[in-house]
Order: sequence, then C-alpha cells, then structure tokens
Amino acid sequence: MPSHKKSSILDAATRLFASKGFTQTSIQDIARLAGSAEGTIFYHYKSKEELLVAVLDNLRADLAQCFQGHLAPGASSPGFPAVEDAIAFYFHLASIKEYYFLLLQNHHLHELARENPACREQLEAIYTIILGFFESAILKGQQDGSLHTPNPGKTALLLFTMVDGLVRLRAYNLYEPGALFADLIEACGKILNRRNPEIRKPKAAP
Amino acid sequence: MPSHKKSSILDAATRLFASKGFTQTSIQDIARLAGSAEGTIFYHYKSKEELLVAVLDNLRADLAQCFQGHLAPGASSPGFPAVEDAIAFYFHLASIKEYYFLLLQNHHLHELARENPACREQLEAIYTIILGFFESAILKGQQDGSLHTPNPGKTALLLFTMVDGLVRLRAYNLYEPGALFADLIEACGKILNRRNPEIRKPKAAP
DNA sequence: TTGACATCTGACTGAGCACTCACTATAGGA
DNA sequence: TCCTATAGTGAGTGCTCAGTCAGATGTCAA
Repeated sequence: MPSHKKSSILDAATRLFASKGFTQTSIQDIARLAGSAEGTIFYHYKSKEELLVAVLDNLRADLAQCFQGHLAPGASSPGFPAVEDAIAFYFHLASIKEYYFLLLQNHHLHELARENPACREQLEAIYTIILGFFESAILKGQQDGSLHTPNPGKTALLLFTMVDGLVRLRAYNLYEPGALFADLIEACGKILNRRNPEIRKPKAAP
Repeated sequence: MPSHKKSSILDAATRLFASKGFTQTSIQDIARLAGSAEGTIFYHYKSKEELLVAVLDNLRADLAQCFQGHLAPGASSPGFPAVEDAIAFYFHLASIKEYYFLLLQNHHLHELARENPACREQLEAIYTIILGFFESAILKGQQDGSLHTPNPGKTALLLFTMVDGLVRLRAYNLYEPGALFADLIEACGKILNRRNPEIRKPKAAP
C-alpha cells in the first residue's frame, strides 16, 4: 500500500506546480505544504523532475477515470446533444480541477517533454485522452444525426483550443467568469454544423 | 539617443524570456546573448523584473505599430474579407514574431501582473490592442455586409482564444504546422455568421 | 589638460536552491 | 529479543542566482 506521506507529497506538488509553476516551486514549499521533511521527498522520488512525471502520471489516470465515468452508458442526459454535453462537462471539470489544466499549460512542461521521454509520453497520453473525449462526442453527435462534421479529429483539436483558451482566460481573470460560456457553446455549435439551430441551455454554467 | 548595448540587452531578454521563460532565464544568459557584462544590465534596468516590464513596453509599441500598418487605408486587399484578412495577418505576425506570443503565454507573467501595477498595465494595454484589432475587423465586415455578428467584443475574444491556442499548439509541435490553418479560417467564418458561404483562400498560410 | 558625466565592466556577496547523507523510528518475522 | 527493511528526518553541501560596487573607459565642453 502507498504511504500516506507519499500521496500527500504528490498532492502538494500537483497544486504548487499548477499555481506557482514548476521552477518557482521549491522542494521546501512542497515539504511545507505536505507536512513532511525535505528528505522524505527525495526518499520517494529520485529528483524534482521525477516528481513532476509522477504528478503527470497521476493526473492522466484521474482524468481518464473522469472521462470514462462521464461516457459510461446512462451517465449522459438522454436526448441532450452529445457535444454540448461534452463541452459543458469539460468546463465543469476545468472548474473543479482547475489546477490540472493550469499545470498542462505550463511552458516549462513542454520544454521538458522535448528532452525527457517519460515526460513526453505522459503528456502525449494526456492529450490523446482529452482529444479522444471530444472526438467521441462528435462521433456520437454524427450518429444521432444532430451533427454534420467532416473531420472529427481536426474539429476536436479546434474545440480543445477554444475551451482550453477560455480556461486560461478565466485563470488570468481576463474576463468575468461564466460570461462567455453561452457564447462558447454557441460558437462550437456553429463550427460543428449543427442541423438543429436552436441550442438548448446546458444545465450548469461554471 | 538610446545606447546600442541597452537595445541589444532588451532584444536578448525578449527572445530568452519567450523561449526559456522568465524564471529559467538568468542574467548571465541575457548578458552572454547581448554581448555585454552582467553589470551593464543593472546599469540600464534596476532589476530583472523592471527589465521584463521594459520588454513588455517594447512589445506593446511594436505590436501597435504592426496592427496600425495593417489597418492603414490601402494596406488590406480591397474586396478581401476583412476578418479572414485579419486572422491571416495575425497568424503571419505570430509566425514572424513568434517570441512575442510565446512571451504573452508565460504563466509567471500573469502571476507578476497581479502584484506589479506597471506589469499589469502593460499586459492590459497589449490585450486591448489585440482584441481591438479583431473587433475592428469584425466591424468592418459588418459594414460591408459580409458578416452578421451580434456581439463583436465577445466574438473578438473567442477568435483570439482560438488563434492564440493554435499558436501554442504549433510552438509545442502538437500538430503539423499549417495543417489546421484552413480549418481554423473556416471555423472562424462559421462563428461570425458569414453571409457568403464560399471562403477564399488567404494568400499566405504560415 | 582637466573635470564632469554617462556608459560599461566583472569580481564579489549573500540568499536560496536541489540534492545528499548519516541518522532515528517503527513494525513484522525469526 | 534481535534482525532487517521500510519510512522518515533535517542539518549540511556545493552550486547558481540576482543584485552590488569600486573602478575602468569614452566623450565632450570649458
């Protein structure tokens, strides 16, 4: 079984890397938040960089579980458009687990992925999961006839950049939270060539 | 007149802050690239942070000039849709001055803006300029009747997040450069309610 | 030539950093 | 009880960093 300290170190590192950035976070910061000694961190993880990879691994597993739970049969509202539902869910997720998405937008992370294979693999797996989630929502919409979208893969990427962009705008307080949500959903509907022009309001705007 | 060393320091700092990030860039790095001594940097700028603000100031002025040059009468192709033209130009700019846009996406920058008023002012001015550029293109499109877009301000923000997102994808090599450009232009057209369905190819895809 | 000023230099400093290591604590099997 | 392995500790180490400072150099007017 995993030790209590180890998981609290992982948790502290996740939040600090997301909020302050990898470089700005010191081992001392992590130890303080986790309630452990600095040495304990290096007992469980060889280096600060390996700790980051462990954080990514944990993030990926949790994200996969969240998406899987949402895609499970019966989990999504029946009759509710799959894509709007997916986007609303993604926004909901980005709201309750904002630190995950802030972490993924860290510049240093992508620098590191260039030279650290373990880091690159984790990052690629995470993007595959997220894009796969959008893509499967588009495919579902095509099957029930509500969408006509020629290239689901590329369109999923476009949706991702939009939603991710809004997450960033919210994090930096560049606009009032929630004010753009309805516009975003509407814009996505247009991109996806919705057959049914009236857009139903999603249940929860963040 | 401004000294030669001072401007080469500013230039070196701009490129290094963009490519490595603010925290990862040391004064030694900047001095080496600028061909000056470390002391010279602190002769011209009180601190590393003040140097960053100077970089932003320079970026803002240059960006404003670029946009102004493009919006000048006669500069845009007559008859060419204003919004597609604007997006293509923004992409072109993001291609030849990629480091500007990478710098703006730096997480630490937005952290700093929260506590440093000078930094915050510069950042706000820069976003005002960029969003104003998109908004004026939308308004132009509405005047010539090619667009029907209810809320230019919000739509400009959505366009910005999309284009900025693609810049980031390209920088991190998450997709082949240029492969999504046509799709992006098409998606923007849909968001903007283009009256004329056929989209003309822009002159230069990056 | 002299003095005053702006520009520029690089050795230096103290603080903070990631990481090490000798050590203690605890728990279970023999 | 002793032995061993796992978990955890925090002072110490060597290095890098932003920022300082005393002085060198260049320039130009008096």
